[in-house]
Amino acid sequence: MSQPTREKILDAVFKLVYINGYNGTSMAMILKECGIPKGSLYHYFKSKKEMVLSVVSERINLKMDEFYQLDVEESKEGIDTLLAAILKVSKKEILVSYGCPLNRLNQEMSPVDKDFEVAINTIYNRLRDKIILLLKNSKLQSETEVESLSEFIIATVWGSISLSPAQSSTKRYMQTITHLTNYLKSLKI
Amino acid sequence: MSQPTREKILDAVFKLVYINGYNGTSMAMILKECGIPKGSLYHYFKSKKEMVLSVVSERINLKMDEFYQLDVEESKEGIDTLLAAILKVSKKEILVSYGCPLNRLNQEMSPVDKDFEVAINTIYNRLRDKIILLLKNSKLQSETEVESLSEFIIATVWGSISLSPAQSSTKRYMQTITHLTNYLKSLKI
DNA sequence: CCAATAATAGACTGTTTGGTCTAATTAAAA
DNA sequence: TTTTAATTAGACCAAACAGTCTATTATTGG
Repeated sequence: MSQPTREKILDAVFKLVYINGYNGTSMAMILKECGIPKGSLYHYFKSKKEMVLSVVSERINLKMDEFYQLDVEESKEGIDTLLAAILKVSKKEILVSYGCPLNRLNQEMSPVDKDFEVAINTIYNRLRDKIILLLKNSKLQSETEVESLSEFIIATVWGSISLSPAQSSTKRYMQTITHLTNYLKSLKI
Repeated sequence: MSQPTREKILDAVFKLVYINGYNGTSMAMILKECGIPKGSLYHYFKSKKEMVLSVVSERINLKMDEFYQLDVEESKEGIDTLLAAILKVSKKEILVSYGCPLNRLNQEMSPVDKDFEVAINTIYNRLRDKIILLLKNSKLQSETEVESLSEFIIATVWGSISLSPAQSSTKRYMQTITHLTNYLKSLKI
């Protein structure tokens, strides 16, 4: 038994928008990708915008957990979970090749559409708060500001995987990110 | 006496594409923005793509020098010029609000168009080489890899200004980037 | 079984897209 | 001045765009 139609649509739209962007993805492309008729598509979603907003909250949302493995592990200090997660990013080939899907959509849509800005920010805040939690659950030098540090980490990881998408390699990511891990290790006590 | 037509077009296209992206900018928007007839536009540029590629090499190119003030100063060590430049980024409001124009176009177009990838990479390499030069002209800890460090710096600055465009503030940039400057200072001897 | 609703199917529509074309006008060269 | 080329002007075009509409088929509940 095949995947329910609505889910199939969300998967196809996530994939297409991730690579081509919102304005670079047409309804025709979406219909072709998931092989369903137009009537079905507009039965589940009233517009392209609503559809992509659903992708944000129902797909990108989940992808973030899959791409950045930041779940608290009892056996490890928070900062070590974080360091491991940063290294694991290099294993996600699509991430290193195309950058963060949330960051990409953010840059394209947030400046021109408030609804996207809000939806994207919700997910961003969840990610940042997870990192803050891990940092707080760590022995760090007393003057460390975990709020700004968490944003620094996200900025650096996202920045690293956004340098020349479609050619940025795992090797390049690892070299660049070494400086981030050096810095983070220097904050441990 | 007004600006030559071709220059006026490039200025308008830079501005529109910076904010709306390539696919988010239509020829109609461009014509309206610079108030010239279609015939003139297609007299100077044979297509939209060729026009935006000209913006890359003739406008973004120059904007990079204006946004990131990385010229070698005899009186300063390279690393100090670099640190000053990183702070000066916060003064460029549009940069902190909308992110780096090169990075934005790169993420949108490089994965789907080789010509853009090549044009953008040329400018990226110039920027990176400037930073490498500054780093080489500095007294740093002997094991410092200036190649990967230069990419780390670009990744972090671009990442910082790309977090939530249209709302990311100067204050936020300063807080985030403090960690970068801390790390760089720690590399000095 | 039957009625009501959900889902599928795709032809169709008005608008916008990037781009062409011919004619008129201005500027430069002879 | 006359000729040649550069530029301006915008009507026009086919294709692509997001979205609508009516009809039909599955599915579900009573």
